[in-house]
Amino acid sequence: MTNQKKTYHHGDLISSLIKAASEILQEEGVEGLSMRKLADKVGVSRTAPYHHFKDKNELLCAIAAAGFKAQEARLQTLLSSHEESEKRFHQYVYQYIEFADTQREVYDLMYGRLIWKTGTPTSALKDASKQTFKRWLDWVEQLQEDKVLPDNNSALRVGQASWASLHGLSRLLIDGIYLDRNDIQAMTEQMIQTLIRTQPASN
Amino acid sequence: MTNQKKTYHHGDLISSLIKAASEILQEEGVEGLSMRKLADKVGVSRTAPYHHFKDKNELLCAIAAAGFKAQEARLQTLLSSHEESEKRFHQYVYQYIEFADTQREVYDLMYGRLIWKTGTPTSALKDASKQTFKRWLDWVEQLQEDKVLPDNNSALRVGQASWASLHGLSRLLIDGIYLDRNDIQAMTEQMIQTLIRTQPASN
DNA sequence: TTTTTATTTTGACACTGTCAAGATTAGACG
DNA sequence: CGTCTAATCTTGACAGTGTCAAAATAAAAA
Repeated sequence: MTNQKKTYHHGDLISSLIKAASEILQEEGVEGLSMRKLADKVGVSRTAPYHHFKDKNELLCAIAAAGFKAQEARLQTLLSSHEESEKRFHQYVYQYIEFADTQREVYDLMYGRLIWKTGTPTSALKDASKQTFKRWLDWVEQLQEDKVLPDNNSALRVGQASWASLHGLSRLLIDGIYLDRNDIQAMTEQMIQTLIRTQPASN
Repeated sequence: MTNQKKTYHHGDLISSLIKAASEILQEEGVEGLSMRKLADKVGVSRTAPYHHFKDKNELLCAIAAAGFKAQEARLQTLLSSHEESEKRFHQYVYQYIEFADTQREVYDLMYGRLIWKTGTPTSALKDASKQTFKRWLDWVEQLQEDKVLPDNNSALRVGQASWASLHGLSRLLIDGIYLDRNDIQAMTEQMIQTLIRTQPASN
């Protein structure tokens, strides 16, 4: 108990838990996030969280789902700007990488094996991720019409492939394989060149 | 002790450990690989492995390093074929994805956060990964000369960016985000189209 | 054969997720 | 107001983890 008004009944543990968990996550990474430490931080006994989240897995899913909501909101904000289409795409790529960079641990939960492979994604999480991806695909379709992204294939394929590329870049950054900021920046720029339909000086 | 001739001195624990660890890895994933279970499988006491590997981390690094060697050997084999340059690149991409797919857990160790971020990569591992990457870059240079990969940027940048793309695809497959084989296949094909210099029907 | 060195083991510690059973309290109903 | 019920939280316990220190064993060197 790291000090807290002891009232037996906490009030709203659920949101307190998510908040505290997010903090630990940001500061110490997912390795530093244990249910016991979390409970202690909130000022509650070890097993109290288990009455609000069936599992540690479920807690993580909740955080990840919130991450998808945040990511989607960011996209919507960008889409409501009156920028040129290609420039917006440019901005999106940087925004995507920046999100992954600043919210590393959340990003890892959203797209990492811990939940999707080792654990079991909540149906709420699945829905959130699907919706975010759908919003992306809708935009890809438009980007194809605007001749920004290639239209040699369906929006789904182009959307999948280009997203996979962004994801790969994000992972290299997140997982500590590329730590050099300059490299990431230059790699991002190069990737944009590759993704965008208009190739510079072909032939 | 899962049965084994008990001779107190094992003979060559080191390689036995790596072999057994690789098996557990393939069958149960890294989550199922504990030092104690490993020791038991080899027929030795809990802490015996610690006289050959300082850490669990070091054990994992050894496996990862072997993975890099294997990956590099595969590349060399491919490069010794007398195929057309573009076709070889095509083959490489499929080979890369296939490697990640069939050796999921090893791939995850090689490029995952467990070692590179959470843990600390052995200098031997660092060397192995650097060398593998260098071999890739050398080939990229040649691919640029052959007009297969774009030459709008240095071999380093083009190599980094295109590798990041492949990595992203691999991760989606490995981490259980895309389970559908057909999707991966089609995504791979689309990605190749994007990576390769000659854009189909531009303008 | 004795001594040194290389291996391996037993004991211990602090930590993890989570289950079962009991304690405490808030809110609903009279 | 008092009583009952349902929600909420706690204590105890178990099996599992990585890894350190000290003791036991065996092989190699003298």
